[in-house]
Amino acid sequence: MSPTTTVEVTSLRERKKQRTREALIDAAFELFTTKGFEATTVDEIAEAVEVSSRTFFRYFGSKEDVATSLQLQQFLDVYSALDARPAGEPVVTALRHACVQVLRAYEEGENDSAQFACVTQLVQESPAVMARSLEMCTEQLDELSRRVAARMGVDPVADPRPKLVASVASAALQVAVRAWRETEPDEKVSDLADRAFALLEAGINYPAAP
Amino acid sequence: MSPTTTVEVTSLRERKKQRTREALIDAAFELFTTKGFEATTVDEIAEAVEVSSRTFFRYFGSKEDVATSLQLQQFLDVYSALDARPAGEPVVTALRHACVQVLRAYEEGENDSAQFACVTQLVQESPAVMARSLEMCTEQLDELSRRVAARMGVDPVADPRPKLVASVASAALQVAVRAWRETEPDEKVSDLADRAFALLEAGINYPAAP
DNA sequence: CGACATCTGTCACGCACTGACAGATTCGCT
DNA sequence: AGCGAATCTGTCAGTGCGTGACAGATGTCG
Repeated sequence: MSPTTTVEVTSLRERKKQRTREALIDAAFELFTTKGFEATTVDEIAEAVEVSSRTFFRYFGSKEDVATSLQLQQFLDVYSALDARPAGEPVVTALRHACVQVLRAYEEGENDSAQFACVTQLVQESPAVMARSLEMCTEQLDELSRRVAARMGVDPVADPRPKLVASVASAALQVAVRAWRETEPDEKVSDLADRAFALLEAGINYPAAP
Repeated sequence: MSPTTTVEVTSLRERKKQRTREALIDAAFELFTTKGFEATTVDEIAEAVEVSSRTFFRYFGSKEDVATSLQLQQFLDVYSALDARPAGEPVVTALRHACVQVLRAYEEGENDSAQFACVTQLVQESPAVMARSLEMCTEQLDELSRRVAARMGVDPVADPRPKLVASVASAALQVAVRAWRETEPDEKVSDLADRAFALLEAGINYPAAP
């Protein structure tokens, strides 16, 4: 799952930082699920890990950032999955398989699937988390469009098509997630995403009603 | 521009409220452009209109809401423009013309075009405004997808295609705006939006580089 | 004019977030 | 091991956003 051959030579300091970071995330999600996002204060999260609230803000820029940290990781996973797709695949098709693949991995519980399920709950519950999540997605669109441009073999700034593809793919994913938690809670997100991308591939300029 | 035949019988109280609301918006944009969004406090905006800051929050839910109030109005304008499109037009084509039409109207300065130009500046400058703007767009997607569904003559909740179309169209618009303020400041947003929608109509599953 | 609804200012408060400083911890080097 | 340098952390003080509660001002209607 992490084929990047980063040397594991983490110093003591690095390991400590990583542990407190994970502890903060765990404590935060624990509190968010029990009391809700708004009702949870940063002080409470910090106390649960026995650090000062000042330290919390040295790890996360805001309370919302804890909630969206997992989503950010998913974006990074999609980048890896996209690189692994065969080079000849059309862009939307490659994006489709990369996204579905990552979502299935999370659904299988290879990573903490409890928090994975919790995130959509948080986005739905709290407008602040929703806003931060959307902002983060927009930030990642630059990177994603660069990779799409590389696949197409075009200039990522001059040609608007990679940006359009990245943005549209992200939109399709958001639709899938929203549909999942609103109208189709029984379906898996990966299946809904797969269908959404299939519609994209087929073209979306539907005729008006007769 | 406002063909809705609402009777102009506004009471004194209504008119006063409308005036303070507009005064707050004007003062806010004035301060935002001179000092920047972050550096402007709600107290300053309120003082400029000679009301208490408490009153400010009775008109706007947050400081960001003032900045995005104009964008919200643009969404409403698009709804009207969409209703005016011929019924037989395919959905993306209808959306394309509706959006371009509204954008051109703002560029022509039929409404306050100074604030119109300022908004994209604010979104770019302040992450908080960006986040709120994206959130507002997502809120409006429900309404937009309902109208797309009506055009297609399908059920807006059971059929995922209207939601997909609305979301994708919104994404295309965002790409156009981003490209405008980043790489093509000489082009008009309406033209860039027109081109983005043209790409959508043509399909976007581009082949990989040979 | 008087009863009523609505709007507004003042006060008090909680919480998110930040800069500055000092003490503790770790690192790199001898 | 020991020492100086770099980094991390807690404490403190402060700013600004946003909200409930209450009282007074203002508009509304008979």
